[in-house]
Amino acid sequence: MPRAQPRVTTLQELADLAGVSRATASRALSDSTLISDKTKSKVRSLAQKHNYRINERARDFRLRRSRVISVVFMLDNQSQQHMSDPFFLEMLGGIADSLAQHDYDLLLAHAPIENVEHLRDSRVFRNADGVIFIGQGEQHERLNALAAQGRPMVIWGSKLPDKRYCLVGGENEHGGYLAASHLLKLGRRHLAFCGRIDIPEVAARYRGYQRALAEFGVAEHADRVLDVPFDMRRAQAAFCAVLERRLRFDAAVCASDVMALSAIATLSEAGMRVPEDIAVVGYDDIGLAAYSRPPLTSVRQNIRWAGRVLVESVLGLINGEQVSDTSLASTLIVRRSCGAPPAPPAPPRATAS
Amino acid sequence: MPRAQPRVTTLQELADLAGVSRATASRALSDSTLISDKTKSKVRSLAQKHNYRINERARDFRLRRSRVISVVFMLDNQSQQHMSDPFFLEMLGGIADSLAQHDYDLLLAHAPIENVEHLRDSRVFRNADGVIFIGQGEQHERLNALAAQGRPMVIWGSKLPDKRYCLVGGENEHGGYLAASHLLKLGRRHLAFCGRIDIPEVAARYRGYQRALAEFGVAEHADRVLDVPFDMRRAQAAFCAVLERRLRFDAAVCASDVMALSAIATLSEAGMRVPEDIAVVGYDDIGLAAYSRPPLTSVRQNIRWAGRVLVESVLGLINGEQVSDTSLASTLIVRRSCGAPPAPPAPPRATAS
DNA sequence: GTTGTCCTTTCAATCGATTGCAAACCGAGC
DNA sequence: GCTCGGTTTGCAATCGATTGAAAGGACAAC
Repeated sequence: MPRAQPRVTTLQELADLAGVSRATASRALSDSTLISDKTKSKVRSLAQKHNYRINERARDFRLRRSRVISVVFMLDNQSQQHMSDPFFLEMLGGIADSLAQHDYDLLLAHAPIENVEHLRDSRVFRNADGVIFIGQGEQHERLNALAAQGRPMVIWGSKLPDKRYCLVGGENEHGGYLAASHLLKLGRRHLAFCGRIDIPEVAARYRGYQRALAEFGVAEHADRVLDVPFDMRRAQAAFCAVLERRLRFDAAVCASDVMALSAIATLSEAGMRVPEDIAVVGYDDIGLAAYSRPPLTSVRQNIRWAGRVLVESVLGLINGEQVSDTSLASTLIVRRSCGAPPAPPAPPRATAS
Repeated sequence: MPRAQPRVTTLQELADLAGVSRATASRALSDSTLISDKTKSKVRSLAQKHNYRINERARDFRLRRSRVISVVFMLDNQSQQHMSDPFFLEMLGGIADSLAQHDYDLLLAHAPIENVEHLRDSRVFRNADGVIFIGQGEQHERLNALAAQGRPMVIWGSKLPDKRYCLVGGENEHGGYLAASHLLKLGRRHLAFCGRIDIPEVAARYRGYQRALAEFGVAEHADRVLDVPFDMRRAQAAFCAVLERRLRFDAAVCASDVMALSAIATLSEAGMRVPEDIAVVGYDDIGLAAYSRPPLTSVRQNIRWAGRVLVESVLGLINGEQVSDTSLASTLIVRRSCGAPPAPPAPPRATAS
């Protein structure tokens, strides 16, 4: 390796070295047709030799862009719970990878949010070219208002009437249907649904759940819809409360795997057997689902791919393209927690892509 | 609410409105002593009234800083596994919160890294005022080299000889000791240690484990040190291999909870009872540890506080302060997975502070 | 009226790039 | 030698702020 040169840091220095103006150097590096090949190669080889790296922040400042995308996690405003669901990590990983491929930076915004409209003038928007929201929470209208301002933004969530923002989401209705009909096929007839119906994604899953019940001619009990939050700790409290009510059911569809694992733990602790007495199905198929005892049956969404789609959608918006919504397939991963036959202790499948 | 004014966006516009120069407006907003109170209040009230927000990117460009801290997750170069351990999320949350409090942005760097020295000229360093590394991996020397360049950076990991970078870490030796001595106190005598000793943090835990064995006068079996990676999938493969070797042991200390859960699943699948036949202790006390069946005994590190310390350390370095290393307490959280008496189904404790 | 002092404000350079427009160059044709 | 046309390069403004140095203004003392 040649001795490191004293490192040229500004375009002006590089231009001086090449004996041209700053403007010419700039154009040479960006491959402008205005510049002759001879000059281009001279400037470029000097840049290489002296290890010149453009100051991206200066360029982005001049071009009034940032090459940054904010990722906002909507927090439950009651629990102020920090994202503790492995689902988020998976999602974040997918987004981070895709952004890196497109040479964008990822700014993580992770403040408790009661009102997303406050974000309008915050760093989240000002320091980024676009924003990805993970989850709609209960802020549908406010998201609409933000989108109406023309900010490039994409939301991970579920389709709602009047939606005016760009959406990427799973097939929640179908997922709920898959979960419930699987339990019904196994002969369960007294199902419970666990999740907070106020959240659009959960509501869609619940609709699928209802559809399955109807198809099997099973009556729905209103008291078997359990209002369980995503937050692990409060989920357990909710399940304890259910146990106290001595509610009878033989199967549960949960809105997330963390919730399902929490349910299994609480039910077992109370002396019930899973899946014999109560079968449980989760949602998301987080890595640990396969390693719970019994292994958790779950509805898988391809989160890494979701991350990619979110990124490509928001970049599309930034480029002024017309971007349509995307819906990602959901599939049921059957394990023993719902009474299905035991599976060999194989590693969980690789996520497709 | 008063009708929104047509929003003043630049300092020049604000200055014109106030009938002063740009320089005066700038100083008024930054509370310079050079400006009279009368002028200050005039400029400020106009700024308020017209909803002027400083362009942070322009200011940061001028001041040659970014108010951004990069957070780099060291990935295992074999598995290229994306961070899938909930431990990372917890850490990230802690760091994100602290950075937000200090008005810094968090840039997530999450590329597969074989050689951290490549980062030197990458966006990770160029677009940030400082860098936090999560984990040393096996890159001790390269981290030394980076730190030698004078970049503000802090590493989460374990102390090594020749260390020339700023370090924040848990009491790994003590944690390993706690885990092993707890099992020994319960009467177990045939312990196994699961983890990759090449990783400094794991090595420290192993030293504590050895110390406990020695204190109890229990001989160590070299073949009971199992080289298990952090990655869930490969961990399971490793445990399957161990089972094939028909290795005899009655307790296991695992280097992470994910690893422990994976071990429990694999062992149960093979017909062993946990904790009766084999007791297991994990590390990190991730949220799900309390909800596994049986609930997992684990060594807790206060990750959120670790995040805060990491942030304050790197900001200290940025401000040119002398920053010393920090070591964070580890405590054992006893649950039933190691044969301890059953605990009531209470929610897991809140993290302190 | 002039000068000196102190307090306040403005001027203008600067951070490191991009880009519209004008200028310089170069060879060809007359 | 002069002009024309096309290619290549340079000038200078610009993005939106900060800041050292100079200027301006008010007031008192001489």
